[in-house]
Amino acid sequence: MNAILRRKQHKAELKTQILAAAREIFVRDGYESFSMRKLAQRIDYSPGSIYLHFKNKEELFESLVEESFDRLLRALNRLKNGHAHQDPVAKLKTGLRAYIDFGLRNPNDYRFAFLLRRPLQRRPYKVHPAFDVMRYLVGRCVEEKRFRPVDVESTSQALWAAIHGITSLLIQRPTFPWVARRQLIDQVINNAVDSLMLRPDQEEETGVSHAQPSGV
Amino acid sequence: MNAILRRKQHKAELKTQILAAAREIFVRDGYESFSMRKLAQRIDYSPGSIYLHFKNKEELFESLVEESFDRLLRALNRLKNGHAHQDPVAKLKTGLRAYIDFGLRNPNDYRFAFLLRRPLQRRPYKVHPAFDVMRYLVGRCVEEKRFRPVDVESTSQALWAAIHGITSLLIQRPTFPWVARRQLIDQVINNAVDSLMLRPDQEEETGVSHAQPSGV
Amino acid sequence: MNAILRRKQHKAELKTQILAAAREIFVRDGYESFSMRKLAQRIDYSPGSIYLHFKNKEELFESLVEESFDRLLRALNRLKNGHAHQDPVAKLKTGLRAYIDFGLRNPNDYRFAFLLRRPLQRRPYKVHPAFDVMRYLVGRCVEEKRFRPVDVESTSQALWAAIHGITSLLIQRPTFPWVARRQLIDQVINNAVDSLMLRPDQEEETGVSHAQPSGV
Amino acid sequence: MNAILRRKQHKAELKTQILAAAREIFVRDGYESFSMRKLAQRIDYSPGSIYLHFKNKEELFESLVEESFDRLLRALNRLKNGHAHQDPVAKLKTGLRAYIDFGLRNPNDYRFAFLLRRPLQRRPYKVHPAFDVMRYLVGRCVEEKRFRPVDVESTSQALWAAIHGITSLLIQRPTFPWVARRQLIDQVINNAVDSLMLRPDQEEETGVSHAQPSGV
DNA sequence: AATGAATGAGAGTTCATTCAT
DNA sequence: GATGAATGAACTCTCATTCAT
Repeated sequence: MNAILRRKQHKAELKTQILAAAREIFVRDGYESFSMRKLAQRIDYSPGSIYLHFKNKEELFESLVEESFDRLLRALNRLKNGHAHQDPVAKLKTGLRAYIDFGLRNPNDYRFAFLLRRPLQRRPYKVHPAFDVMRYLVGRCVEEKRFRPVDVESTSQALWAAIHGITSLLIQRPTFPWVARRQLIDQVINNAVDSLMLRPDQEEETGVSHAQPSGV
Repeated sequence: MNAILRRKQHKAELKTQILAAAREIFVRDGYESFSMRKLAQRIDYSPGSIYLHFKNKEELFESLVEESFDRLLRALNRLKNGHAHQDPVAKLKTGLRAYIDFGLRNPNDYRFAFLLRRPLQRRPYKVHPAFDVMRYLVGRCVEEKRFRPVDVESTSQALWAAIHGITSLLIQRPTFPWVARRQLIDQVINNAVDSLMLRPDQEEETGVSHAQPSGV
Repeated sequence: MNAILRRKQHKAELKTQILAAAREIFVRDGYESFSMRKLAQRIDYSPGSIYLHFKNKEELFESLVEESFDRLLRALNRLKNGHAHQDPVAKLKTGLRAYIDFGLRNPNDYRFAFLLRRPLQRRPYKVHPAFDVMRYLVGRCVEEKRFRPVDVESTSQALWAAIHGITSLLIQRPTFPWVARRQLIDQVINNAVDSLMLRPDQEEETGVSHAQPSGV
Repeated sequence: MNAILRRKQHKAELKTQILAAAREIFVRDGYESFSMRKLAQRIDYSPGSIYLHFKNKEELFESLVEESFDRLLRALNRLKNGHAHQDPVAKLKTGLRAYIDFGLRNPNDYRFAFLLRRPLQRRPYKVHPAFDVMRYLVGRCVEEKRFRPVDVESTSQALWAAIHGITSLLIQRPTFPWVARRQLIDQVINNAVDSLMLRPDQEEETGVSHAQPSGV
């Protein structure tokens, strides 16, 4: 009885170990020079053993992507629940900052989720759950009249663009002479969010705006 | 003499042809399944011939990246000179839009320049020339007091993040349910730029700001 | 006691089941792409379990061949006993036809017995029992003076050649534009047998003939 | 100039050498345990080199089959032209004997052509050219009234069955206690042919017969 | 009796690269 | 300048088989 359990646990641990090693190699050597053999050697098993846990290279890679997405999603969901006392704009900014921070603290996860390989046609829905958090936070800002009556969807997408931009650049261009990281991130977030805010002299505005107040 | 010249020209043409074919294969089949043999076959030369023009696969790939960077740079430089009559903010926005448009119209170039593979440690300077245009345009806005007295460098970087974000997402996630592309791009740009603008009631502000007016 | 019996029976049943599944895979996918793993999967047992019943792949295969031989033999033996009323020539022809029919109705058995793989050096005796029926039937024809006094052994072998030829060709060349199958089989049999028959004007002939009456 | 020619010749020779080695391995070890690597080792080249001459294992195997068919065909065609003085029945018997002899003298060729692997669905026409010789020879016997007016097609097929039967059995069952080979072959041929012959007392028969004179 | 895990060997194939010609 | 031949190394993946449990 116990033996079976132990075996199951051992198997799960091994799978985890494989995933970890694979992730490391993928990131260190790039997708193109990852190989099942290298992986096997790294974990001190025969190449065939990997196939006891993953159907093939593709499935192994997909598992890594999935894992990374899940971690990002979980990080964001933690946000949605906490910070109950904050006002919605602050909460949104906290969320955006959390997204970026997740990427910078877990660059490998971010790489797998967004950068490593052009995503396959199938499984596009995977982005949605993470994106729903964003929609929710933006929606709250509009509902509570902290934002101009902007379109929630397009605003969410624009904000995503901004934070994805800074996250991916900082990860992929580490040698660029960036200004202080904290300052840069704040600026990206403030730039993107502040222009959405309802200011006293605009309070009477109505109708949905696409956040294009400037006539320029 | 003439013969030598002709030969030189032929060589250059062949090199161009190789690069074009390589680019096509890289983009169509992905980096992973590009091979020197396929390339040779495509241009109807022997595999060995390619090595007369490129030391190895790596160098060939680098040439493609370089080429794409140059095209982006040239597209941006054209901007710097034109549009003399526009006010600096409009000019900046035009520039940002041009960057995005270049990426969307030449996704392969953009991929090579920024997305396809993590850049090598060497050659970090390559981003600079393109980035100088941005600094220049932002600088003009500050000088002419259309922007608050923000830090030019950090602002330029923040703007770059925004436009890189939307460009890369649109290229790499074509199946995501984006809102209308034009509208989305406008929103990204306006979001990022508008909050930088000096508004009548802020004109007296002094000192360099990092564009963090919001107390949030 | 009973338990032991039950267990023994279970074991035998399982062995039968393995053989059946193996036969199916061998025939459907060809010898080359049969594998112990596929077999195990098919019968919902672990690969190791097969080795409790067969020493290795080779022995498993041999068992299939044996089985098929036995079935052929049994089919032929049924003949020897029946048809008591027929005259020996008719009986022989019935036997030859039965052999061919067995092959065509059980092409898999025939394949295993004769076609699938060159037989191993050992176990040559295996052909004999089946072949004895043939010798017996030919012998009767000679004894009862329906055949010229031909050599029973060489005649039997020649007849076997003829019926093996048509059987294997029909099995292995199904796309060849054969004439009507029944007609073809009859012709092969009649061609082979009729020239052996003693005709009224030859009745006085003596001595063993190798069935080579023609001077050509 | 000369160099190019020499190279071409060398390439052709190498291809021949590969085919010869492959044939040997295929026959010695059986189709299932032939491997490109074994072949490479045998000819003292790298595995990759084989692929300079054959697209893949399948194509290599098909080349061998083709080669063997061609040799058989050529052997039979030589017959058609010679032996002008013989009467048609003798000529037919010579042809049948030649077919068998070819198989026994070139068992590997015969194996490739007919025995080694169940033929692919495509390329069924391949049997025809060889078979045409048979039709021609049988046709002559009928035309010249040496045979009863049998159906040429079905008779040819029946004869083919007989000679294929003895050829393949002698090749694949070398350990069977055959009677003297020459005697056995003669008996198969005579058995099959003699019953087709027109005998003086049958000369008045008309209409096409399927060679089933016996009422048995 | 049966299993799950593991392995070593090996399969076919493709690759970047070299080099004599 | 260009080639064709060649290679050694690598690839993904499957195999028959073993053995502790």
